[in-house]
Amino acid sequence: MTGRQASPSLAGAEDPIVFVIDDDSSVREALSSLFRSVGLRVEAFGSAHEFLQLKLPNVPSCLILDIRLPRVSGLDFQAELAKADIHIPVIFMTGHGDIPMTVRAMKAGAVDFLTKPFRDQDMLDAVTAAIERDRNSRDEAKVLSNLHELFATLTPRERQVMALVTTGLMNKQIAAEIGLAEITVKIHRGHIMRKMGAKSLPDLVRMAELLGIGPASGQPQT
Amino acid sequence: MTGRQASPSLAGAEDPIVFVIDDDSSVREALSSLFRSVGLRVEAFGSAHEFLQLKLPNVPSCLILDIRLPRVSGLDFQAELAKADIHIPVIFMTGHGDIPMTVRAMKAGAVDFLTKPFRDQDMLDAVTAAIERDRNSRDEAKVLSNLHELFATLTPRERQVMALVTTGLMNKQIAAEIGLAEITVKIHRGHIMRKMGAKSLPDLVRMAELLGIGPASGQPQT
DNA sequence: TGCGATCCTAAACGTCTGTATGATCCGCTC
DNA sequence: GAGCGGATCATACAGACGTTTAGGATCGCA
Repeated sequence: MTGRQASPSLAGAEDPIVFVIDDDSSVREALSSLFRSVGLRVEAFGSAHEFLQLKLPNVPSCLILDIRLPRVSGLDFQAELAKADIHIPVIFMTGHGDIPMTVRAMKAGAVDFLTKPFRDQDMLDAVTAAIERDRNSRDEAKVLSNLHELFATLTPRERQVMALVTTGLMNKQIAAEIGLAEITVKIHRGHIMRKMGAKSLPDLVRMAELLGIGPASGQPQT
Repeated sequence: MTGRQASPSLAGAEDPIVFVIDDDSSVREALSSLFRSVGLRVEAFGSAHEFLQLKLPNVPSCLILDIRLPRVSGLDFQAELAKADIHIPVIFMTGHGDIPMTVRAMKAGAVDFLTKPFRDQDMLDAVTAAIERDRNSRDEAKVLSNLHELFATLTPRERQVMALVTTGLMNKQIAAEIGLAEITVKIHRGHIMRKMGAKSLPDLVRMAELLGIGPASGQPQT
């Protein structure tokens, strides 16, 4: 039970959140104070483990990590997150980091890498950029997820036909390709358009592009 | 030395090239030797200015920069290249760089940032990655350039119709939209397909996507 | 065993597309 | 002024598309 309920009046679930992981409580407090002063929600943790206990809310957010965490290093934790398919923009801070560390972090997609002591404004700028990046990737992910949801309602046959349709083949060619009557392809095609919510063929083509549907990288068919 | 013609038999213009800029001739020679030992073409320069005199060949390549160049810093030079629309993967090396420099370089798209002394293998790995990245972006650029060439042969009216067609509108809707007879739209449409070399509507739609063509609501660029 | 989902097909009809053929008009260039 | 590319439109026709109506077949599951 997370007994936190700061603003009961507002839904609040749409506001960005900044997560902070640092074993130094004074750092946590300083950062929390900084972010709250600009109206950002903050959740601070003393270790990576504590952070992982949390169920991440579906709002734009970012993670501020000290390179030197209690058990695992910040870099390793960043890699862990990626492996666990947890995508959140990371901002590193360090008191005594080196260049190879920095390179590794940035290559792994870190938004920024700040050296202590840093200026408050630099941190805020980094957080703003990170939140914005997360907002965009969440938007994209949502669109994609909706598409996948629709695509999941297609039967195997319909998916197969969709791939061929969006390739540009005519109904009769598709029919010949998979050994059906042309009329049957038309029926499937109609179902596909309705289920996917496509208002036109170009619409469907763009959906297929986003879904990564092609003749080669499609679904293995029976 | 422009008199280089190592392999007269082969065209050679397809081989990747590594450009090196360092004011220390011993570094230039060491790197040149290293890269040649693995079969890479190398061109070394003592200053950024010299490098800019060169007309860059259209082959996969990358640029190795010392952060501390004679006049401008490596970072500034990287920014200059971007501003001059010269896109080439950059690998930095430095004897005494700091973290902010590293962050700036990586944010600006550097492939790697090596601290001297570095292991030969690390440099070779970075160069391999950089060349590969450049190869990919050149491939994409070529496809896009070919498309733009085709698109340039369209008349203004045809471009307008193409935008509407790929949006998913029917001929009669397009006709109403721009005040034409449906038959005229069909004619334009036929010309578009022929000029663009599209074998099907999905084909044309994908071209339009790459070209960033939409009804003023295309892809946000830059 | 019956129901529903999936898959297949046919006939029919209306709409949309694509491509001719032929023609007029405009603006520009040689 | 003749020629040319661009744009426009009409008529006509063949082919492609999409939907409806009306079946029949298989399979898994309640």
